[in-house]
Amino acid sequence: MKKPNFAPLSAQEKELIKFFVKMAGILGVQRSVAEIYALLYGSPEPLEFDNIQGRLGISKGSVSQGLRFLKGNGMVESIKVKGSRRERWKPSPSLAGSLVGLLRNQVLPSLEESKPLLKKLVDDATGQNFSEEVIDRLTRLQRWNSRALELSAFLLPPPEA
Amino acid sequence: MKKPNFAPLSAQEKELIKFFVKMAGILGVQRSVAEIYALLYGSPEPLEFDNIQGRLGISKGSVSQGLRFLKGNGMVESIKVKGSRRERWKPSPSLAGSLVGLLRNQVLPSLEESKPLLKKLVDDATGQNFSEEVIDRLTRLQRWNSRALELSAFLLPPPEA
DNA sequence: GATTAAGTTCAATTTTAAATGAAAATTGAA
DNA sequence: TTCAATTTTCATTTAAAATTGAACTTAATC
Repeated sequence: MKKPNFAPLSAQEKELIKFFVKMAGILGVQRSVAEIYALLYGSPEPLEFDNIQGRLGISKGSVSQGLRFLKGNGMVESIKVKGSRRERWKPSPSLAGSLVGLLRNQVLPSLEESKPLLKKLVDDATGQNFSEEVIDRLTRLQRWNSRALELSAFLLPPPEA
Repeated sequence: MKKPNFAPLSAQEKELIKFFVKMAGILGVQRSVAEIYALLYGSPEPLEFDNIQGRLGISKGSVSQGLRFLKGNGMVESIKVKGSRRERWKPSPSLAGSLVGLLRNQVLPSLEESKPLLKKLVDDATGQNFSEEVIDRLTRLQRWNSRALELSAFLLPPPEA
């Protein structure tokens, strides 16, 4: 039952974490996830679970969930070494690709879901005695939704296609 | 001390609200703000403060703050009629323009703030004995930040320029 | 096949963000 | 200038989201 006593974060690491936390805020990603990613991003070699937890000073639960989220969105990769259960984590090579994956998961589902809802709205409005103005607005909304979906498909082609 | 007794939301209005609330979620905008905008968006004529509050069933405080936020981001406009203190609210003509304003205010400040921070990080890393790998990553991060800023400037030229 | 190290889960807790509403401020008609 | 109608402010409350950590699962080693 040793307590490995991890090195405290350097000034640079703290700054890098600050940066990623800020960016994560824009995307609606939680702090702990951003911290984990930042730590890996600034590390020359892959890090182990314990190391991440110890250096950031967050709970095992947060590390576990954070790594799962990051992995699920293609932002980090793990390396297994034979004969050890420990995995070693590093950021995925392409930050661009990572963000694309993240955006896909965050935005696309909502856009897709809204498609039929918007269609119904426009149909109803057209069928009933709605003002020209409102029908026009709703139609434009629908057009936006379609364009956004097309654009997504173009920018972020699904992995398996 | 009359209580005007506003009409309950129609099915269409509820659906439209649902849509805008969902979109707002992506952008990190709060529910009450999205509700207000949706109500105005689906209304053939401009609405008064009381009407918004009554029909949505939210507090005066939320309506006041919500309208301020929306106005501040160029998403709604108010019309004053002489002989009455009440303002009447409607969505700004261009939804595209509105979103642009919103994005500008939400994203640009963070990107700007990060610029010097990133520069310092890259300088420090280059100056000290950091691994090639990490220096490379940080440099790419900086490049991303610059590109994002350039892109913003191109897509969203500042209003006064 | 028992033991232990490594990681996961999720109910409980803590933290953060949003909404409320009473009081204060403001506006414009009279 | 006055004053009631209207809106804003902001301390408090409520609601939502993130984090924790103890119990649990799984896999490697003896």
